Amino acid sequence: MVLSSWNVNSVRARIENILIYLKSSKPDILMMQEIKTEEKNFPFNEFEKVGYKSYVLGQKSYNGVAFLSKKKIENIDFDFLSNKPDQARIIKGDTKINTKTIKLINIYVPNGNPVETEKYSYKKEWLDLLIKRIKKTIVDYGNIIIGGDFNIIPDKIDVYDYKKYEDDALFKLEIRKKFRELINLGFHDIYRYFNNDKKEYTFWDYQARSWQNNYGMRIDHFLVSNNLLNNIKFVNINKQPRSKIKPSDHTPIECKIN
DNA sequence: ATGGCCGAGATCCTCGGA
Repeated sequence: MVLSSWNVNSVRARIENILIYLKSSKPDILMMQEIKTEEKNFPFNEFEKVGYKSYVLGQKSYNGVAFLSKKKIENIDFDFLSNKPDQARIIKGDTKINTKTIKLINIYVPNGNPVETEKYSYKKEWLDLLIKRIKKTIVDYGNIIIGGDFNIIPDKIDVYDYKKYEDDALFKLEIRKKFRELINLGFHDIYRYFNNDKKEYTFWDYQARSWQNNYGMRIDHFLVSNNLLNNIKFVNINKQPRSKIKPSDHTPIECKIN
């Protein structure tokens, strides 16, 4: 099964590019972030026509997450972080691989900039709550994959110039420690697990010719629970969608699970 | 020359993103 995660930066502005991506990469499940629309305006039909069911937690203008899936996703949960319902940033559901049930958690972590504002404290609260909920969940269910736009640069190697980001909400030590804390509950950052010292990115700003100069950062991740690690066959950052006309500023991360 | 973008939604600008 191929699982993919992509911050599309508006599902309606990106519809043509998303359809091209589905046709060429054929993921079984695509986790999308920043769909930037309410459910009533979500393009269900376009995805249905190419064989995907949609599961949508929408919001007007900002945020919003969704699953596209060839097969039905069971037990969809819009309320995993139950006291943060004002921002549509997380959706959870169950999929099956052979006999194993896997909990898929699709997240869009708050950006947190500028750091001297309540946006930064909101990011920390949101991450603390996520860690708390995952800690509880992993006791009962060992098979978890958390995918999405984490808005966290895990390490120096994961950004074109780390010195520029030391005081940034994406790279501050305090935030990277929370990423470690989450991983230490029993996960692996599977991109880094399979690519020990490779420098690849999932995001390039629209500004300053960042794509052309490869001024990027790796902020979209798959965290896979330890007992699923042997089921992961490959992980790949697919740069094609970022090279297209009218691209999202993010590009998909993909993995294969057997 | 050291800045250069993009999307949504309400107006021709503001906010948010990273």
